[in-house]
This record gives sequence, C-alpha cells and structure tokens, in this order.
Amino acid sequence: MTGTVADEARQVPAEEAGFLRLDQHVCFALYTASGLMTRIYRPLLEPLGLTYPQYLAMLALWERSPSTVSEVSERLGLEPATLTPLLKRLEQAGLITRRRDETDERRVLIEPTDEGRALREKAKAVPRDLSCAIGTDQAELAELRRLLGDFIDRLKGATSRE
Amino acid sequence: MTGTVADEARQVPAEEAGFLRLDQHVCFALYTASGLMTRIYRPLLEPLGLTYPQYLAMLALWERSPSTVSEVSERLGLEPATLTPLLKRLEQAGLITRRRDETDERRVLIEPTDEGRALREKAKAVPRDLSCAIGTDQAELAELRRLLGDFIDRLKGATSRE
DNA sequence: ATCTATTATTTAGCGTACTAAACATTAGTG
DNA sequence: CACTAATGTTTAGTACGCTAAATAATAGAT
Repeated sequence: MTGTVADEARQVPAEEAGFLRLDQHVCFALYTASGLMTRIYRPLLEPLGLTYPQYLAMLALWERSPSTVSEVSERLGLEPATLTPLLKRLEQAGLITRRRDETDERRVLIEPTDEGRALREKAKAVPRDLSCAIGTDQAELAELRRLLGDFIDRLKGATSRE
Repeated sequence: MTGTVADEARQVPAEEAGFLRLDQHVCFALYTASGLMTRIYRPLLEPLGLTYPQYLAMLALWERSPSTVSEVSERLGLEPATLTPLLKRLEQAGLITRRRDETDERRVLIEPTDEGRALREKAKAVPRDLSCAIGTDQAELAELRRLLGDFIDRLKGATSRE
C-alpha cells in the first residue's frame, strides 16, 4: 500500500534538518486538528443548514445582539471582508437581519430573526453529539483548552507587534 | 471561568446555556489558533513566494519525493481535489514538476525542481524566525504538541467511523 | 480479450479567508 | 460650514478547501 516510512532517507540528510520536518511543526498539528474538527462538525451542522463558520457567527450573535459587523469580526477573529458575504448568506437563509444603525449610519447591526433564535434550541444538540462522537476525556479537553488559550494570547501578541 | 459576565444578559439566560458559549468550544480555540498561525507565517513565507499550505506541501516533498498526489494528500490531510490546483501553482512557479508515472499511468508523480530544492535552504530561516517572533517556551510547546497529537488521533477515529 | 470493479486524478460549483482599495458616513478643525 | 481625518463597510481579486461527479487507467474474472 503506502510502503510506509521505512525508507525515509529518500531525500533528507536528517542530521541538520530535523526542524524542517512536518511533524515538528506545531502549526501543522493545529492546522490538522482544526481541519478535522470542521470535518466532524459538518454532518452535525448540516441539519441546521449551517456551515461551521456560520455556526460560530450564530454562537456569537446568540450571546450578544445586535452586534455590528466589526464586533462579530473582532469576536471571531475574521476580517470584515470575510464576514460580509457570510452574513449575507445567513440573511438570505432568514436567520439574521442586517440594518444600518440609525444613530450612526456607518454601522450595520446584525441580529437573529425569530427563526434564527429558534435555531438555538436545535443547536443545543450539537455539542452533545460532538463530544459523543469524539468520546473525549473532560480533563484532557480542559488542559488542551488552557494551553491553547495561553498560546493564542502569545500569537496575538506576535501579530499585533509585527 | 465565565470571566466578563458584566453585561452578558443582553441575550442569554445563562442558566442552561453554558455549553453553547463560544469560549467553551475547543474547536473555536483550534480554529482561532490555526488562523493566527497562518497569519503569522504569511510575512515569513512571502519572501519565499509561498502561501502557508504551499509551504506545507513543499515540506512534505522535501522529506519524500517523488510522491503521488494521493501521498501528499494523505500526508497533509487535504483532498486531492484541493491539492491539484495548489500543485499546479507550484509547478507554474517552477518549484515542482508533475508527470505521469510511466509504470502506472493512473498516478501523477510530484517532485521538486532544482529551484524547489534550493528553496529549502532559504526555508530553514522560517522556523527560527517564527519561534523568535512568538517567543515560546519549548516545554510548553512540546506539551501542546503532545496533547494535539492525542486529540488528532481521537478526531481521526471519529471521522473514519462516521 | 472484454467486462467490471477499483484506483487515481481532475473538473465543477460552493463557501470561506485574506489583502488592498473603494466607498460612505461621521467627527474634529479652522 | 467646508475640509480633513478617522471609522466602518463593501468590492475586487487571489488562494484555499470541501463534496460530487466526470474522466482515465489498471487489475481481475470470465
């Protein structure tokens, strides 16, 4: 089948190159984990009619609305230019409304519709189904969340300074 | 740790809803960390003329080549349909070659060109610059990588069973 | 040898995700 | 009360990333 990795020296000298190995990259582990995560969410979100980023946006809006595009952008760490088409699709689906703030017409206020709010009830099944699907140890999850939180803070520092 | 609950009641009852909070989602932490990571890589990879996924592909090919599209796909956890256009761009840039395997013409073999191999020398600066940029504790990084590895294994199990 | 099933790659269509630049509104200054 | 600067949103253009379906070649069984 794959022939596995027994003959790894097909290309790499290996004495100096350890740090260019894919497996050494934490970023690759994050990239992989994140991709797998959205892949697992897909079938769980499909009955809600949401993609994974759309689900995140609805989570943010269920917690706090109305919100401006900028607020949602800040919360999710996505550029406004990324959110605008996503929000338009949610509006198209009848889950949110977008309207100019009358007191400051630069802003666009985003708010779930009744239908959008009702969806929240169905969404409650998602975290349950998920933790059931991946059968995860709560303590390990908490530890992972803590480490990721610290790491994210560090990354944010690096992006803002650069 | 609810943290900033000051005005949280704009929308959420909060008694039952803890598990729908954005901050409770490990997937969101992964999503955020992964996004920040590629954002930090961007300026480091720009002088190499690579995007972040292209960098991952080159790492895989520097370790082992020639590889088929499927092998790279398997290694990176990306669908062949995602890789084909990415590889075409790398070919366009003169960094790799794509040719049919003459012994099995179903396969396409991918291999770095001389220029692609030469790029590896310049790439050595990237992990250094990165760890410098985010100034991270090695022990903490190793712990994060270990936890992520376990988590990824669990996720892979979940996707294959579904 | 031909038919079928399998494997491998590509195409088509949708939905993020980014940067840079355009556009619109507001706020501050003379 | 124009003028400029700042703020907020959208558009344009490029590059992932997925699923489903189309295409192509091989391997196995009659």
